[in-house]
Amino acid sequence: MTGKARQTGRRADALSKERIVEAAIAILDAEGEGALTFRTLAARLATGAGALYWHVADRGELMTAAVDHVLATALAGVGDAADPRSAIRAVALAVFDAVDAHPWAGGQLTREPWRPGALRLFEGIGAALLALGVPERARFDAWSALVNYIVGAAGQNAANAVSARSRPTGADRSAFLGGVAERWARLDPAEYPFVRDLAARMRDHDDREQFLAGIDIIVAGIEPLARPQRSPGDEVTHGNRIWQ
Amino acid sequence: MTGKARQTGRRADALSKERIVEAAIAILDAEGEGALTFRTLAARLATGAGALYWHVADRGELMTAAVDHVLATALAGVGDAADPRSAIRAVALAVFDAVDAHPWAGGQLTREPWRPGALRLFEGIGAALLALGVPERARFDAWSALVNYIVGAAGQNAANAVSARSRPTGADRSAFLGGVAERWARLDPAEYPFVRDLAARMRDHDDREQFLAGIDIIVAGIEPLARPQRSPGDEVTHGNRIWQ
DNA sequence: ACCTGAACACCGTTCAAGT
DNA sequence: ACCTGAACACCGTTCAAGT
Repeated sequence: MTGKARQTGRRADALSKERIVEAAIAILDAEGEGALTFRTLAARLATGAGALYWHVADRGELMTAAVDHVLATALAGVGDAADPRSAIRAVALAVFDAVDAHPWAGGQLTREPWRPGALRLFEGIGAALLALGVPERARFDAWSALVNYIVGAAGQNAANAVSARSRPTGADRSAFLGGVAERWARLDPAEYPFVRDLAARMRDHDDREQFLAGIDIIVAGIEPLARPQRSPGDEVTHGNRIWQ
Repeated sequence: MTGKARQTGRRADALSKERIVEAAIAILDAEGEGALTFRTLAARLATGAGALYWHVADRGELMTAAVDHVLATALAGVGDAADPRSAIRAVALAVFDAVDAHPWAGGQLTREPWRPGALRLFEGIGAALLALGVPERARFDAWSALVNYIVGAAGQNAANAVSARSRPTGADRSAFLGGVAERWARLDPAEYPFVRDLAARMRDHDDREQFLAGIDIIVAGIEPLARPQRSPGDEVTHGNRIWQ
């Protein structure tokens, strides 16, 4: 159907990098990173393992392409926000939810920082900081703090799911975190008083809300660096600006 | 020399989990994660591959033990700080520098959150937040934001080094970041205006200082949540507290 | 141009056999 | 109790041969 397909006279079910990446994502989601091999992937696509190498250079390219597909798709769904703070939260949540759904992607979201997915993340946060009125000198640091937190926290969260089992489900992650809380609860209070207290809080906490709370803390830390800024037709009242 | 060695009559150069982990770290540092195999490790220790399995369960345990050794050692070197903000910075920098020296550890610092290294990181940050006067309700979120940032940002930084080459040196990382900046500079300014600007700033920025700037931003975001708190004999004047 | 599938050079891990 | 090293069941990747 595409120009290229017509041009080369390719059958609709012919191999292509897109089809290979999509099949890889299906395997990664269903059975985890360990289950993705060129043999299982080739079997799923009803071809030989070597055929895949005509379309992708190696396993690394397959993985980075899969990661980018997930990230770019998630960020393409982020609509325009009313104000910069909402924009930051929307981008952050899109990344968090994408990694939550595809934990294997968590560790390598920005391994190739020139891919569309990474670029959209970077640009989305940067544009919001511009709109927030963060002056040039502070903007790079603020941007880096937000992006590192978003990517890092989303990745940590995914790692908990992956640690639970190679086939990550919600139940497995709760079980993993429950086990962590149990170990923490048995620590010597003299040596680790804080972590011991943490154990109790682990039970009833929501990862996603805690992730958002972190975003809010960082944005609160950035705001004093910003100049008040008002875009045309912006009626939103910014209640509690720290710099008044 | 140790009680256990005397007890079992072990020779000084006999295998032990400690010796195996140290040899693994040496290989990981020198040649990267890809170079660590049970065969190369066994050869280095002048034994058979199977012998290692008497002391470690599998490759996963070997890696997590190596990661913990690096993290715990780094944090053991952190001295007492004059005030909570310095304590947070000291812990954060210790992690950053450790991961900088051992990039292979970056992605899995908290994969086993009950190991001594992770516990000392968690407790160090938590204790500082207590000293800072962050009330219980906000403490968990503040702690999570800081820990996620520290682990995430240090890991991202390490990933840049690993991406450069399996054998990471400072030169390789600069080269990698230089290549990223070049790609960014060629982006369409209409689509990615912010990232394009970023490219110019990449040249002369210091990863370590930017990491610390992020810590300062997060701490600034936490401070409004805290109650002023004064430890006995604390003469430090806290200049610019936002909550005044 | 694209696909096939056997072959190569590896891995992690196991285990009977040794000391 | 601890070590040896061959063997097993895999991998990613290559490549001559096909269409």
